[in-house]
Formats: sequence, structure tokens, C-alpha cells
Amino acid sequence: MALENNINEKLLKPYDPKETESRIYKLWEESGLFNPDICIEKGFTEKNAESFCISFPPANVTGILHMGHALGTTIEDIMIRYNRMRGKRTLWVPGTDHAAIATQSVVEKELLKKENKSRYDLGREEFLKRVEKFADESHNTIIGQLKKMGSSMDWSREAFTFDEKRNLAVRTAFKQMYEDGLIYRGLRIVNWDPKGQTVVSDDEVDHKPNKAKFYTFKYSKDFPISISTTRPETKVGDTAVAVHPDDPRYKEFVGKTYTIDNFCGVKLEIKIIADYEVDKGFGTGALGVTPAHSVIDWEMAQKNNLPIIQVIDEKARMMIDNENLKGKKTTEAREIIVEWLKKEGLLEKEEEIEQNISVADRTGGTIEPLPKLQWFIDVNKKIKNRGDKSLKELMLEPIRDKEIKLIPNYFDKTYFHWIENLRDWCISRQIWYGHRIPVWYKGEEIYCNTEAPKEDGWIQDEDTLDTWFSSGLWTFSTLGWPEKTEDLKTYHPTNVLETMYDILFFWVARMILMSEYILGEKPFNTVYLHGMVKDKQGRKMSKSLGNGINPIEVIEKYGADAVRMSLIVSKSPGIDMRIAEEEIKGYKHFANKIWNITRFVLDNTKEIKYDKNFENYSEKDLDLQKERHDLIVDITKDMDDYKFYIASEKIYHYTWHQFADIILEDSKKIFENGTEEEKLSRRQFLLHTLNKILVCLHPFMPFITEEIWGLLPEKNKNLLIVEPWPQISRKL
RNA sequence: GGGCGGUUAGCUCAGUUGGUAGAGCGCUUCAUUUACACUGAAGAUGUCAGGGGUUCGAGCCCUCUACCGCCCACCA
Repeated sequence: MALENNINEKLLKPYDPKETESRIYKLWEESGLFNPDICIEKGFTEKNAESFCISFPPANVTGILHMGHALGTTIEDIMIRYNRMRGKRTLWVPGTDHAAIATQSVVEKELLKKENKSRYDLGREEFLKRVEKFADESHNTIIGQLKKMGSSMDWSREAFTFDEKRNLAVRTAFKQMYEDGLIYRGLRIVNWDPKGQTVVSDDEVDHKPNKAKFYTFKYSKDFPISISTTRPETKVGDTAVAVHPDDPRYKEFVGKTYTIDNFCGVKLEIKIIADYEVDKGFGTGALGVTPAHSVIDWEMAQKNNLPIIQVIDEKARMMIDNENLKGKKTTEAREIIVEWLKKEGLLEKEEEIEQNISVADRTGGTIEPLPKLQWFIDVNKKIKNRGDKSLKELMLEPIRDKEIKLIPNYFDKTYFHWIENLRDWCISRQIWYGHRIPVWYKGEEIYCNTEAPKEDGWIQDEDTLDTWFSSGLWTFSTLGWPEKTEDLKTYHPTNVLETMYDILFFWVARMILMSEYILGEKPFNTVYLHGMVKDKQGRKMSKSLGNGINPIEVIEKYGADAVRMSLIVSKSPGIDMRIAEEEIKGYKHFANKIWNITRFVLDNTKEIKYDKNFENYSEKDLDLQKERHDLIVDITKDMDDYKFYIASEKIYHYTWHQFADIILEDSKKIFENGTEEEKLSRRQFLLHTLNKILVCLHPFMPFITEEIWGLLPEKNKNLLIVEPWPQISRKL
């Protein structure tokens, strides 16, 4: 009897993921089973089943997905598929993020490169059209990529951080915070990015090491105190010199004011003040106070009632009324002033030092601290209907009280540290792509609401919101808030938030803030933080190094199942991982192994009918059954503990090195020399074990397992995605 | 400056409540078409970074040190 007639011809050839995966994904989509409502409708999920929900971290519409996205998506899909198989009412909400500044920067860069134009050349309306077109294209690419990874997301609930519903959520949240006095407008020294022409928050500033010249000089020959600086050009804006109150060298001068008639052509009034912030041991122990261009100096100016003179404008050019300096770039002005100091014999010392310079993380522009009127969220104000707690406390408490569990838990400490140092969050941006601030002005009057005022003459604030404001609402804005929807009731708080550790502050903290403040509940129970995907040598994958692995390319080559396994097996949470193509290739071999296991099992069991409840196992097979049962108990526990890296390795090891290498080899002997009872027992065992392997492996390798599931001879079988996970006794 | 993490086989990493050191890849030898060569069998490889302590017993707990990595702050 020829083999070919009895088992599917597909199995005679090596497993072909490329042919299989798109077909299987389509099958799933057509079944509708990614949608929990349909699972209930079709009877796969109990209506009152416990819910399990993950909000997919909305992917930035800035281009294509990278390996990090592939990792996160895989981990989440594993959790979703596992919980769906456990019978839970399981929802994975997909979405994308408009990513305001990130997306705008990408489009601006392209515009400059291709057309040599700035956004101002196009104007707000035309520029926004370009951004939207780009965002739309990126969105489509991203959705396609997520499907290729096998993500079992409920596409009917897809959301975008900048669609109509989310925009309403943003306006509603803003209004509520404004009315509670948590959002206020204030004049502050902010991080101004001259390149992006916008303010950025403290979290969006990176520090880069930089060699700088450190100059020590006096404002004039008669001035009693020398000061030091790396930025002489700001010194034309000085209004004081601060010294330590206990510094004997300068005590006698404190309180006096000196007039310098000519400091590089500028007249200065310098008051000598005492402040404990000053470090006696640094430089000359005296600090030239520039209130308009330094945060600490600004604070000193407030305390001492000093005049504030802005000398640098938004384009990082000198705005002081002086013919030598006006309109000059800060770097040019620096040279002019240093030359002048040299000429006048005022420069005492010039040394090279290592310092850090602040740059905007998206544009790379050098941050210029400037005083500006911006919108802030007050993190310290007590909130009446939240038990007089501040936003800071609302963010801190769920983590401190273990109501939200971080995996790995050592991130708790990092989180606390960040909260302790948290200052008011600047939420207004001068970029164009984003949620417009729902505030209108008419003369001195200010109006804040979700809709524009009806009367004429009101002008809306030009600014847009920090992108993290809308992402902060994500766990509940995706479930329909501000409407009181069924979804919101059923799925919030969500169960798990899975993301990379680098946005713990940007995003995770902001979600806790928003959910605790607006809904009075946590946004999720567990935060699973994954590490960064690096190349074989441990370097960050980047375009400039050209060492990135494109997930889609490797999926084409080795299959999504193999890519998923390579990202999961023995890769612990929170820890950066290295990935090499050979490793992915290894799991393609594994897929083929499973394929051939199936071929062997089906070929050797075609005489019998699979009996799920078969009981007459031989003694040997009872031992094997026990071993298999113990393994499933183990794996189930690992899955419940979020230890996918261990569970996946165990099932891999069992499949290849126990089932294939030992049990299948042993079966050949039984089929040759065994009794009829032994043969029947083993045949039933093989079929039963193959079934269990497919089930347990499904969350990790969904495509091949579903494909084989469909090739098994049993009739009336449901899709594997809704096959119940094995029931195990928890007694042991 | 403050904080966090790491150091285990040649490489990449696991190692549950303390109880005889593990996996994958690689390497050596053998098997040569057997469900699978995208294969199988056998094998070699460790001062668990170092010192000290607790314990009957430490890779794991405590303590000190060294080195690597990351985060936050930032001295003008």
C-alpha cells in the first residue's frame, strides 16, 4: 500500500511556511474568532467567562516595524492565544499611534531632502495633508506586517490615537484636568528645540558627551568677582552673580549692585546674591546668573526678584539690541565675545572640559533653554475626588502596593526613582501634527471645552498636545471611553501591558496617571517588560550600522513560526537579547521536524481510529503518559507565571528530543516486534501526544500547528485557536 | 554624583523555596537514506568574576572588591 494514497501529499515534501502562513491567517480571519463576541456566539467561550485583555502598544506610523515590534507582538500573541485556549473571554485590541513629533520629524526630513522645503514653506494645511498621507501608508504597511507575524488581534476594534473617537477622549480628558486645576498655563524655562521649532518635555531630552571650552573672566576690570562659563554668549543676559552664602571670599559683596557700562557693547546691571545652590568648589565659586536661559538661574531670579532678559530667540540667534551681536548664531556670538574678552584683557583662563550637551531625541537639535508660556500638568496638586492625592501619588501607589506587578520586578525601583524626581509635565507642542489643545482665546478670556464656543471671535490655541497625552488614555480610549461601553466594563482594567522597558516612564507611567485619575482604577494588572533586540555582536540594530534584521525578510525566508520561536526561547523578560539569523534557521528546522513527526505518526496509525478516551495503555505507555502529563503541568505553570522563555524551551525539547528521538524510535521496534496490544497502545499514544504537542505549541508556533491540526484525520474538528488547553490536575 | 542590572561551557543564555552544574549553537567521532540530512547516535568542555561570612550544605542568602552594561541627574 503506497504511502502517498493515505496521507496528505503535502506531508511528503518539506514544510513550506510561505505557502501555508497566509492561507492559515486568512482562515483565522474568516472564522472571526479573533473577536471574543464571535467566540461566545459560536459557543467556544462562556458568556460569563473571565476576561483577558491586552491593549496592543500602538505602533508609531513612522514607517515599518522592526525586530523589537516582532518581539512584543509575539509575546502578546502568546498570552492571547494561551488565554483564549484556556476559555477566557479574550480580547487583543490593535492600533497605531500618530506619534506626533516622531511622525512630523520623519516627514519634515523627507520634505527637506526631496524638495528642499520646510513645513513653513507648505503651510499648516498642506503640510498636514502630506503627514496624513504618509501616516496612512505607514499604517497599511504596519497592519500587513502584524498579520504576517500571526497576531490574533480583533481587527474589528482597531483604533488610532488620532482618530475621531480618540480625539474626543483627548478633549474630554483635557477638559476634566483643566477644570480640576491640574492643567495650567505657565511661563517657565522650557526645553526649546530650535531644529524642530517646538518645546519638548524633560523625558524627550537626551544627553550627549561633548568637549567644550570653559572660560573664566570678569565682566569688567572693576568688577570684583571672576566667573566661569561654557556659554559666554548668554552672559549678555546676566542680571546677577550668585555665590555661596558661607563663602568668605565673596561675603562682603553680597547685596551690592554693579553697573557694567560696556560688556562687549552691552550694558549690564549685576547684583551679587547668595544662594545655597552654588558650589563653592566649582570654577571660581561664583556663578553668573542668566535667568532667561537656565532653569536654576530662573529659580534664583524668582527668589531674588531679578530682572529677566532674554537674549536668544527661537532660532537660536542673538536677539539683543547690539549691532555686533544681533541676529548672530549663538556659536558666532560666543566667538565674538571671547575675542572681545581677550582684547580687553578680561579673559583669565580657557580650559577644555568634558560636559554633556542636551539634544532633542527626535530631531537631534541642541536644546536651548528659553522662557515660554506653555501648558503643564501639575503633578503635585491634591485632587479632591481622588482622596486628596496628587497625580504623583496616584502614579506611585499602585506599584508600591503591588496592585500593578512589574515583570521583572526590579523595575519598581527605577520607577520610584523617576517619580521622586518628577516635575510638572509640559504637554504643549508647537508642532502641527497632533491633537489641538481644546482651548480658545478672545482677548483676555480663556475658554476650555470639548467643542469650540458658539460665538464668533474665539481663536483656538495653535499648539498641539504631547503625543503621550493621547497614548496615556490608550487602555480605556480603545474600549470606547468617554462613552460608558460594555467593552469598558468587561475589559478594563486590562490584564497585561507588554512593552519594552525604555518607555516605562514615557508611557506606562502616563497610563497609570490617566487611568487612576480619570477612572479611579488601574489600567492593567501586570506590566511585562521585554528587552531590546540586538545584533549578534550585541550592538543596537540601526539603519546607520545596517545591522538590522527586517522581520518581514526573515519571515519570508524561514517562516513566522521560526522567527517567533527565535525571539522567545530562553529570552528572559527585561534583558536585552542578541539575535542571529542562524538561530532563526534552527527553528525552521524544528518546524520541519514537527512536520515529519506528523508524517511518521499518521503513516503508522492509519489502521486505527483515534480514541480520545483510550484506556488500555501498556505499562510503558502509561509511564510515558505520566511524563507527558508532568510536562504539561510544568508548562502550564510557566505560562501562568509569564515564563514563556522556559515553557517554549520545554515543549521544544520534549517534541524533538523526547518524542521524536526516543519515543518514535522506540515505536519502530514495537511496530516490528510488539504484541497487538502494545501496538494499539502505542498508536493511540502517538496520536494523543501529537494532539497535545500541537495544542501546547500553538501559542508559540500558531501557523504550523494549525496547519497540521487541519491535516489530522479526525472529522468535525474546530480550529486549533479555540481548542481548549489541556485540563490538568493542580494537586501535584 | 545617584540608582539598577550583569559576570555560569568556545559563543548565546537558563538555573524555581539553598540539596550531585544545564540547554541551544559550535566542536570531535561514528552512522549513509531509515518519518525527517532542514537527520540520528556517542563524546569532550566549568576556579559559577574575586575575597570574606551564614549554613550540615551556597551558582542561589549576607558583605566587600573588580570589571561590563543601562537609566536618571548634571557644575554654571
